[in-house]
Amino acid sequence: MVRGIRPWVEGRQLEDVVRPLCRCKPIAIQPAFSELRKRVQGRVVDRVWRRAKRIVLELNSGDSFLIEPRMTGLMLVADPPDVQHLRFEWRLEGSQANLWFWDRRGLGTITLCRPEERDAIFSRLGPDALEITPDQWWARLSVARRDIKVALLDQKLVAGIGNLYASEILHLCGIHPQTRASRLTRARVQKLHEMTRLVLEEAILHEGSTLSDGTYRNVLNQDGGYQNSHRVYDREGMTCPTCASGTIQRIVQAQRSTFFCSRCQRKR
DNA sequence: CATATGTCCTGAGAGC
DNA sequence: TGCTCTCAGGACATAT
Repeated sequence: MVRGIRPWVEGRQLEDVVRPLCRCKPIAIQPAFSELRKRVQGRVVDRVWRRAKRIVLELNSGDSFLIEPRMTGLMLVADPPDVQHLRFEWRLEGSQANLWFWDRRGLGTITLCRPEERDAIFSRLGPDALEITPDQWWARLSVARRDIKVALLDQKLVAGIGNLYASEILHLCGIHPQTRASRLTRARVQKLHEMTRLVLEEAILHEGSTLSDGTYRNVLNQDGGYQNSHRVYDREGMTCPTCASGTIQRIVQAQRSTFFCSRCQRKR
């Protein structure tokens, strides 16, 4: 999302922000919209970046928009999938397209924060999944008593891995999702480090995964492509593409679906 | 402190 | 067709 919106947004002046009329319950915006609007009108978006799964629009006033898309939130610079779930608009001076936040379920959040507030929020997150070192992985996992799959979703342990990718990563590692994190060997933690990078980088390259509900789109409202590379996610009952003999299983851990191959990912 | 659970919200698809 | 139920790329408050 950040790579997609950057060329349209970075260096541009923010003419105004708008909350589109929407029949659904409004998403969480902080501070109150009128105050937020006063603080950002006329400012320039200096930098667009991200920390884990959160998007940052940094303004020349020092304030930052912090956007959390959560499950169904999208950043868009093109026509949205539908208009009734448009939640927020940034009107940019001299830009062909404005920037939109679209969110079907409405669990996403938009926060305008000062540098200290932003740092405080980010300091609660663990190391980024693409930057964490094998030693950091080891230090954190060797003291975690939960199932490895559940630990991977804890953003203060490591930040940036979501439910779908947790299953994909563990499958490539040959690790059973119900393995207690602290029982992983050093070799398996090393493998986890490598496969996390592989899966996330590949997924980013293919612009994400558009699942059967079609919700996820890139910033131009086009399908992602990584769903074609899924080996286990949402493939219950299908044959494992790695061993070509195991069947993909679905279990629930911490109220969330996990998919794995019972042959490649033995419990031990 | 670490870990477990319910909750926020809308819509799609399954089963009856 | 229409109803009910379950499930969904997430994170947080609250309880244990």
